Amino acid sequence: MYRTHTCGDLRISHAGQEVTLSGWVQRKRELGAMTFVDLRDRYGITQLVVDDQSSDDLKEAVHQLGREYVVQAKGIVRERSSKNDKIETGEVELAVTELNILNPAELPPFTIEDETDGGDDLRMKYRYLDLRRNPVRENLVLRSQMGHYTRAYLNEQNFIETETPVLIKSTPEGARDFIVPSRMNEGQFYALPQSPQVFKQLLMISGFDRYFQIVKCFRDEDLRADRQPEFTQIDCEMSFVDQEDILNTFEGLTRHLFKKVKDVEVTDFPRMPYSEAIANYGCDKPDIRFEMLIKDITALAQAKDFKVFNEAEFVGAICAKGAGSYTRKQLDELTNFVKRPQVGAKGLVYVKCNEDGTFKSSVDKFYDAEDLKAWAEATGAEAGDLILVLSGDKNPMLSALCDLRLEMGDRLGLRDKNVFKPLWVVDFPLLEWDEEAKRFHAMHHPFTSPKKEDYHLLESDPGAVRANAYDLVINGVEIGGGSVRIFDSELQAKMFDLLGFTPEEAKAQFGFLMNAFKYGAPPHAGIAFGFDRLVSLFAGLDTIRDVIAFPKNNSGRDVMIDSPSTVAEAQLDELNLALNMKEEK
RNA sequence: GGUGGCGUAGUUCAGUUGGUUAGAAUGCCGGCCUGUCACGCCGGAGGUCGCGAGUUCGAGUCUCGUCGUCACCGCCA
Repeated sequence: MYRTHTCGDLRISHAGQEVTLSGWVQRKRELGAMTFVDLRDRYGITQLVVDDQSSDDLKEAVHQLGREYVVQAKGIVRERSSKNDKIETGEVELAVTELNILNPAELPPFTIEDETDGGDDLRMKYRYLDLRRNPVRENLVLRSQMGHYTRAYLNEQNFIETETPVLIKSTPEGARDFIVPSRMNEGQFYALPQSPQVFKQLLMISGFDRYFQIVKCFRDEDLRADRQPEFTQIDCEMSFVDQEDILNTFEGLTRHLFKKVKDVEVTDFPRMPYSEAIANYGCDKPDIRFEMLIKDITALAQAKDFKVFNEAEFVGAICAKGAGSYTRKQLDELTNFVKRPQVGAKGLVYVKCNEDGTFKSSVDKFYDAEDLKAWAEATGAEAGDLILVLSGDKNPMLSALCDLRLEMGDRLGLRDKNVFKPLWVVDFPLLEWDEEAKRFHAMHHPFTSPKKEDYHLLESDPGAVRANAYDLVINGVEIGGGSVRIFDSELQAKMFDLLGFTPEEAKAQFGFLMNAFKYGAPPHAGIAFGFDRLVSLFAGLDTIRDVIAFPKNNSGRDVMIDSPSTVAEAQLDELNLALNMKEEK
């Protein structure tokens, strides 16, 4: 038996017992005649003591110990003469009688501590060591718990957990597929699923009624802090439901998780139409922990002789509460922020609302106090506030104002990681115009149903048709999304037509689904939560990397196992593949 | 595909206007120390300044390229 207890178990009540512990050496403190060793496992740290009374062999053995050695220690639990109230086991120590070095360890490239001294590079290369650190392990424990509570909740709601295939078929819509060559079918390829979308719809047709799966999805697109090429979804689908049923069910799941995992009561799940989100927040995933709404002041701003505004399609403003005392330097920082190519504004106009009721702006030459007062009224600015104004083409400026708003939210401390504000964004457009391909593509996916009241626009103005689609946004993070599906093969055919598929192409790609619809498809709808994002939100992290045991870096590489990698010529041969690398310039 | 940040000891970082032998902390190694728990004290080792070219009498420092990494834009039904 390697151990009778873990390193987090022992308490004063164990005093006098003979126990055996196994773990890693966290740290050693040699005080001449006596030596203390902190022994660590995932449950905690227990102090081992070897003192003057011990045998020479034992003294020599403990002297040999280095960081991260794996050891087994047998001994008697005793009360400490000087206690440590910082750790759970701090009242006791193990007076070692027998010490086995189970495995020595080379010195790790970074020390295993909560506040690591290793950079991201090293941590990723030695991820198995990084995972020994408490903060990273705790993230994965959190993830495990959230998976557990998700399953428990959905089981309780009669959902059936069903696995769907990972080797499937490439489809033209959506993200790039990862493809996998088939040895037995020369020249043909599987694709890894971007999501189990069509399978879960087929399960509805099979009468499964309520399906869920915590499942890997794969998208071959560029990475971000919150995007990995393989990621995990809580994927669900329900039959005989409308949008309202889905929203209620998954509000329930979200509440359940917050309550069970964080002991936080989340009550409000407001609904906001997509159009309102864009107008007020400049994006489709507003952070509603704070107001600072975008106001259209185009008409007010164009009342005078300021060329920049007069030539702009749109002039928009936000009011930063209490920022009226911003210095020249701070305003310059904001100006540089909005002028970054990623934000894309040409410049920034500010209006300081002074405590004495006067205004100081960067456009005082063009606007008098009356004008600026009108701006203040429009933005809700009062004495002590700062109005920030951007102008230009409407859509880019809304997007820039969104960035600026979040920046100001950060600067003013309005984005508390311990406050959680969910929001349903609803009534998304059905279609999006793709300027490059000169055609529409589905904003959500091609199986999303249009709103009934917009059916009449399908022919005349497809871009204006709204969909029965919804996103769950929490604190400005898109946590999940879904839609009410089309369950009528004729409407589905119409949809493919709008997306520019010929009937033949549609049949080749999705014929199986349209066929299935002919055999009694129930009305159904679904949703998928980004599990990694949800966990990182709960963990208070900005990146999903640290809630994934073995993540990939910015360029989609696993630097630990060094993948992707080339394969042997023989493997390519077997698959009838030949490389066609582009010549280096 | 693009924009920007970073790259100096095992690690985290500092390094002045381009100027002598590149520093600190921590870690590591050795010694001393009987109640430490970020132990303490003394001593020691440890550097391809990512790589390559260029400018210069002289480059960690400036320029160009390249590689790695991070953040973002495009992209992500």
